[in-house]
Amino acid sequence: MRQGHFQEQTSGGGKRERTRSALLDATVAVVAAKGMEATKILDITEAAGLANGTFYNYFRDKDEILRETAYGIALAVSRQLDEEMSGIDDGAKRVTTATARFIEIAIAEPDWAHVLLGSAEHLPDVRRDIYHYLRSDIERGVAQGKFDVEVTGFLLDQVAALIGAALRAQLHGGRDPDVTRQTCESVLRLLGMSPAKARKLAETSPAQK
Amino acid sequence: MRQGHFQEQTSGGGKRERTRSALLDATVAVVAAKGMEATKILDITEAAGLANGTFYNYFRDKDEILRETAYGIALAVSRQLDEEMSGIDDGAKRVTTATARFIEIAIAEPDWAHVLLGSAEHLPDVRRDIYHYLRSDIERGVAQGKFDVEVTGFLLDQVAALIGAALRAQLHGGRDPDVTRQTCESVLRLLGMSPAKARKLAETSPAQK
Amino acid sequence: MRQGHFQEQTSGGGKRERTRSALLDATVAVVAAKGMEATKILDITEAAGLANGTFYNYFRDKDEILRETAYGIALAVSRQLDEEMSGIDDGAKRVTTATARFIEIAIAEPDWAHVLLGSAEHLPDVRRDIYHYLRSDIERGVAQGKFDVEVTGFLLDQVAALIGAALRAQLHGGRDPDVTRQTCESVLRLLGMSPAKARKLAETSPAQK
Amino acid sequence: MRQGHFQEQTSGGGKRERTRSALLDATVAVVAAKGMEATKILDITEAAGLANGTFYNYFRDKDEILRETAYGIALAVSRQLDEEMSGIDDGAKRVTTATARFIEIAIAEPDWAHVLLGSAEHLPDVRRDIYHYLRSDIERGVAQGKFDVEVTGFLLDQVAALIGAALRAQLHGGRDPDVTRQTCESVLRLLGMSPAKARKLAETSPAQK
DNA sequence: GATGAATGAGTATTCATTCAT
DNA sequence: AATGAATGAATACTCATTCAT
Repeated sequence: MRQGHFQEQTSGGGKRERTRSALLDATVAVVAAKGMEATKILDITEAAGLANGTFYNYFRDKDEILRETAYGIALAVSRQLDEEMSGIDDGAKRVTTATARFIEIAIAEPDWAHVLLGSAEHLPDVRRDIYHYLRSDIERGVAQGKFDVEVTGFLLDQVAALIGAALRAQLHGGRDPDVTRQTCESVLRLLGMSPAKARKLAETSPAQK
Repeated sequence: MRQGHFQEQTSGGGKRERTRSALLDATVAVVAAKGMEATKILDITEAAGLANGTFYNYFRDKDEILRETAYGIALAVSRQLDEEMSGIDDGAKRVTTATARFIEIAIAEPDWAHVLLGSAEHLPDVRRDIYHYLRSDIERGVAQGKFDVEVTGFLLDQVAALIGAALRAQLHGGRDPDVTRQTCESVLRLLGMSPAKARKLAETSPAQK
Repeated sequence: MRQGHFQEQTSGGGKRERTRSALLDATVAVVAAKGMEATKILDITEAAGLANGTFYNYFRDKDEILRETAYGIALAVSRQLDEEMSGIDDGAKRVTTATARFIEIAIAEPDWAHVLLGSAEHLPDVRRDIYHYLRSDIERGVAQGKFDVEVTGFLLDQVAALIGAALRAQLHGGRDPDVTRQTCESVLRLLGMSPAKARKLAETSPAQK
Repeated sequence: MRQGHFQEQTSGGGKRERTRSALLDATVAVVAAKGMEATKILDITEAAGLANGTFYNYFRDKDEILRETAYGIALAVSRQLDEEMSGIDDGAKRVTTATARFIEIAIAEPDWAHVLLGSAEHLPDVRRDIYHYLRSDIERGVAQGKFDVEVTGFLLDQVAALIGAALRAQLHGGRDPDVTRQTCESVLRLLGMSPAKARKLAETSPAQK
């Protein structure tokens, strides 16, 4: 298996860390290929080039590795997003950037998109993390008068649902920048921006060329 | 088990039909409780008060009964919806009515909502059916100048995602008419209606008191 | 299903007899198609156009109907053979006639051959019946100086094994009079007749054109 | 269970090889006791003193282990036979030796006889292997003027049928050198040797004391 | 630490047989 | 007699988990 995300993170670490990362990377690949429910321990260890028993030297059970894998991916996406958003002050711009970049990053590494979609259903904690960032950006937009909504948990659910739809569409249909743009536009409309403004702003969204 | 939807449909039928319905009703209950993936044949037959072997006198395997269960629910919802929408000509009104009533019907029988959410993921055919109705109503609204969007498959995905979010929210948080109203409003905004008009129209949505 | 052997036998009888025969005929067909081990009660009743439960109004269990089916076929073959051999006095001639005609009769109705081969293994009683006739003919040939062997149970096993090989060969390869002739020749040689005489006599064997 | 043939073959090997052999040996015993069709996985693992699940660490399914068991036995018999026949040039002698020794070897380890009889029916490949040797020896005898027959597939079927009869007779009746001798004599007669010569030659057959 | 053999609980499925109608 | 729905024991197979080496 080629070096995955977790391997890279721990390339300087000891053997224990490297083996652990190999298992996490293998899990990403297997979950992407077969879904969370269908992922077997043996699939993971085989993909990692290890014996099945080795798994239990690192993780208590399947749930644990699934959770840690999803957290790891979510963390990686968050970090990258944070970086890219550090200079943006405008709430609306932050929301479109976060939306577009989140989608772009996940689709650029389709295994990540699979894992994120899977975790959204099964791992509420991952969801909560993402919601936290989202909420603060939307609230900023509201404070700046860009959005006209009450920021409820359900509103975040709706935004997340639109982002999920975008991931699913591109996982099945292949990468499509227009899907991402359309999603940004929809999110802005959802948040109470006028259709025309939403279109204008979405058009300048930072979807990668 | 109390009499379920399928039992009602066949209360006049022979023993065979009644047992078949008992299995389908049991499946609805089990899927709602544990999800499609986790549903076992033995769960179904136990819930129906039958021996495991009896299952195979009626269905080839788990997939078959899951499919038929989901189709049955989808059909029941469609029928009820059709009836209620027969007199409505305005595309925007049709869309809010369909959205609101679909959610209300599914939430009134929460097991149905669970099954519908499960099918959307696992049974593409059920999805396709629902999309068909949705698309024609949206296109009507576009033709009437109410909406300003290009009606793509992805647009339908977005609307479906919002409806799904509404179901999920109410399944977890309990019935909440405001979630339904909010969903209608969001759908209208998504379709290009101005935030103000969307709010106005969603307020008159036929969510049950 | 077309009328089978057992139906013919009982065409004059009452309903009970006719239904019973229908089950026996169905068993012949199913055993021929799938073998004794693989024959299911439901196969039989379906082939007979009856409900599964009806089976148990006529037979205690699967073994019983298999046994009776095999006996019926063996009896039918014996009867036909008896008739055809009534005028033959020469022991050698009787042995070739019995061998050749047994094979021909069984192959003419291939289902019978299948049943007979199956019974030989599983139903020793059928075997015993056939051995009885065979033994007396061989002993007659020995008494007439045509054969030079000690007539043991094992000798009969050998003859039966050759007949079985002939049935198998023609079931797989299609009817082939030369296989039957060759079998007669081999049986005669086995019984101590010189190769030349055996060939001569086998050539006049009553294999059907 | 006492150490069987396969265990002996692998007594030097690692644990994996020994367990695998234990399963094969257990299969031999179970097939001998109950026949191939009636052999259950659980019978095998119990006979081997293992848990049912262990079976699937070594074999895909029942067919696979049955096939490998039969091949293993056939191979063992072939090897032993090859050795014993290495110095024999005379075709007739080769045929009687092969016949007699095949029977003796199989009967000395009655489980082997059971497996071989079972394979002949269910595993055509095993049959084909044995036929190959048989055919070349018979053809040699024909070339040497010892036999007077056309060597067809059906002829081999006949010889095999006689050998099968010998195995069956001794499995039921207990070891009986006369059955083996008689079989050799019959085979020679079948191949066109005169009864007298056949008897003479069969008398010197290498049946074990 | 790593290995991989062994385990056995869990699940789907088949089918002979019973029995109420 | 005939029906066919219901039964449940039997069986194959999977896979997370344990543990001796």
